[in-house]
Amino acid sequence: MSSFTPTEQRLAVTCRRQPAFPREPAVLVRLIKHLYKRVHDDANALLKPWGISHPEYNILMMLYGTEGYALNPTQLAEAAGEKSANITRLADSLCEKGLVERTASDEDRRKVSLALSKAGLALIDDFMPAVCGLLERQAAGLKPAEAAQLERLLKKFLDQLERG
Amino acid sequence: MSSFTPTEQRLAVTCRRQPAFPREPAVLVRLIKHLYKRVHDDANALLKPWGISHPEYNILMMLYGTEGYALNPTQLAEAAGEKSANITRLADSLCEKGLVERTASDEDRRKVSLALSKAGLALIDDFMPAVCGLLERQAAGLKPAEAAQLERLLKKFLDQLERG
DNA sequence: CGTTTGTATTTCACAAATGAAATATATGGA
DNA sequence: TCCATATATTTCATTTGTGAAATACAAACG
Repeated sequence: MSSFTPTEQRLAVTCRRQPAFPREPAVLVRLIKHLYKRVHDDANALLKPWGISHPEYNILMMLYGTEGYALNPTQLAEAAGEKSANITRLADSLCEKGLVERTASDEDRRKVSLALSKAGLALIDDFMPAVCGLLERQAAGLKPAEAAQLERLLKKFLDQLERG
Repeated sequence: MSSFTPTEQRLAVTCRRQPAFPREPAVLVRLIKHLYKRVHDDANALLKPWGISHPEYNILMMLYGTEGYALNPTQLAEAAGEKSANITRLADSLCEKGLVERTASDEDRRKVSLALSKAGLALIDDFMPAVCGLLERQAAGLKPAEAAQLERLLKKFLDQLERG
């Protein structure tokens, strides 16, 4: 029995008490929250031996997934889903650890470049097998077609959220 | 063009660089994060006029969805997807605002009951139309069959996460 | 040019969340 | 009864995340 069952039951009671309450959207939003918490906690636990948090991992991986291994804070905020003030803090922490290098841009002196360091790249290579293992276990319950369908529907959901 | 596109492109580059990196699970996990952030921010903004945050709203609604309008912290933690230490803090805040009442249990003196107050109920009635509106807009892009399918797949995903 | 407007990033004070330890109570034997 | 173990909640120090203001530069326009 899923940890979600009690939540779902309480939404059912809410629907009874508030006929205008739209069950389906409410269930989806709660599921997203439960999933996010779980994914976040699991990733934090997995990454602990490497001394980084899940948000820090996300930053490193967004740099890793970029030609040139460098982005500026604004791009990073969008790619990693963080606010820019938080990017500053996370980048500070990653720089202190020597995983990221911060350099001022020449063409536009307002901009800053955050680049993966040698040590950052090495760290990624090091934790990659464990991360791949986790990701595979996480989606192991979904058949490929189901995962593709889920991806499609989540994107549609996100589009709608961003539309207004 | 969705805010997710840059993230997705970077995952594609990562797949090229790390052949073992499983694209589909990684995309799903990122989508969940982006969706959660968005939902969380929108809910916080909507609820601001009523002086409560999204997590506080979740607590109130879980109590509302319970026969007797009362739960103890452990149940609340599970239903709302929060850690128990955080429930203490959120309950403190809601008690201070007079929306929740904390009473010790008689049968088991370790337990505590958190119950919706009169004012809490009234507040829910007050913000309910706005919340229903938000929920409906959020899922407006999904046809009923799609929403149902999405619910089914998210539950399957969550089950797998909780399995290990 | 000089001035306005806009963009990029950081700072700072504060709010939110967490892990681990502490406290209090229950429960089930020996 | 006494003790060991388990459960429920809170405390506390610390980490994480935020909005709003501040800073610094760029770009457009008269």
